[in-house]
Amino acid sequence: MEKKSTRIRKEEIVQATLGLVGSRGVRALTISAIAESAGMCEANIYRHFSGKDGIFSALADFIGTSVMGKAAAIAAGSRSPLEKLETIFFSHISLVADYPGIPRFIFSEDVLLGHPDLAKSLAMRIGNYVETVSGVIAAGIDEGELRQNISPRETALIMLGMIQFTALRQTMGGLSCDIETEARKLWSNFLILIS
Amino acid sequence: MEKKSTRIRKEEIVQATLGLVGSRGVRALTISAIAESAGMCEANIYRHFSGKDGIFSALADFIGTSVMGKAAAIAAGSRSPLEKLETIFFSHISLVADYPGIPRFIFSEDVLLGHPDLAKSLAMRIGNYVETVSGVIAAGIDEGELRQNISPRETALIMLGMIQFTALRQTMGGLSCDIETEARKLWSNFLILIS
DNA sequence: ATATTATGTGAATATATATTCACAACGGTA
DNA sequence: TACCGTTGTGAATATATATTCACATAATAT
Repeated sequence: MEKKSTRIRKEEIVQATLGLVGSRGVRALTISAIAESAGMCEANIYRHFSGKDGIFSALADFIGTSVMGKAAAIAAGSRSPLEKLETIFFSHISLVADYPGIPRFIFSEDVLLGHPDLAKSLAMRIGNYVETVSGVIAAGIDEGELRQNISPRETALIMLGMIQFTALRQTMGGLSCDIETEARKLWSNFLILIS
Repeated sequence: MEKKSTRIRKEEIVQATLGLVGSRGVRALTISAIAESAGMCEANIYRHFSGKDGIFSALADFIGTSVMGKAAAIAAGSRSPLEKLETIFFSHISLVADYPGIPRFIFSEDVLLGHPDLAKSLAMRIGNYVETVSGVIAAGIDEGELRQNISPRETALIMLGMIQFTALRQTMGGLSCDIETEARKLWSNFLILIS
């Protein structure tokens, strides 16, 4: 087999893991399955990671860094608050559609109950996310784009809840149409509620 | 050890399982842990259930029957739609507070991905639940208690999403206050949004 | 009282999974 | 070219878990 640097192999392993969560769930994340999915033998996994916990940390880092920063970037942009909200919402929906493993991993029992340190850092990131969205909503209220008497934080939680619950219903197979269509329906109703 | 009928033992085992999910998650549901929690030896579990799948089915039945029928009962009552909605919301929140194992089990990967038959029946129950709440919301719109232009189904999904996301944040330890207080904040904002 | 059936248990058994180890093969370097 | 560190692997090893089995004991019927 071709030899590659450990940096490359780590990325490959993390990506294989993320794909595996998406297709078969966190429960399928055995070293054996990860190795097969990444196209190498089990022992080689340990050449690049100290063990399963190391892979979990690396995946959490990847998701946290490359994914959850996106909302902050959008929020910092120059569009109107309402446009920002919509962009955040649909960019996260399409992310979930492309990588169902992301919400599954973040909200998995294995992470939340089995890796308290990861859970804590993810909880903090989600807290920041809520604050970011709250800020955009507050700005929308200030600028008169949104209703005056709504609560930014609780409304932000509703928005996140919609995304999370949609991902969950997708896993359940309880989605009548595809996730993007469902998201559009949810959004147009949300828009009526907040404006 | 005292001998009891298999009917009693089954209930004890199911309750022990539900409690265990609440305290330690679905991932802790080993036969060994269930047996210890129910105060009997492992082999005795098999005297009353065919295996782990049997316990899972029984727990899903218990949750489905004794719990998720509650919303329908409230909806069928004689109060105003808005009062019904509020009662449904807070009765489910307090259920989740008392039995954190319920949402954890229903939305667990082990059930959703590992037991497709259970997942299907639970998806159907949740679908009914959404329809029930949608109906109440539609009635509220008709009677002028709620805003005229909101969509019943999508608004019902928001309500469920709030409950589910609150349960999830509780598991994450990301709840600043207790779950009932958090729920009250969410509800008063929701009330502003829909009326 | 005795026989029969239902219930309870410790000790196997089988399997899955994480992890380690001894060795092989490749790539750069002196 | 010969050497050495990095990467790759099949075969152990250890542990956890689900399940079965032979046997014990309580409840119940005859």
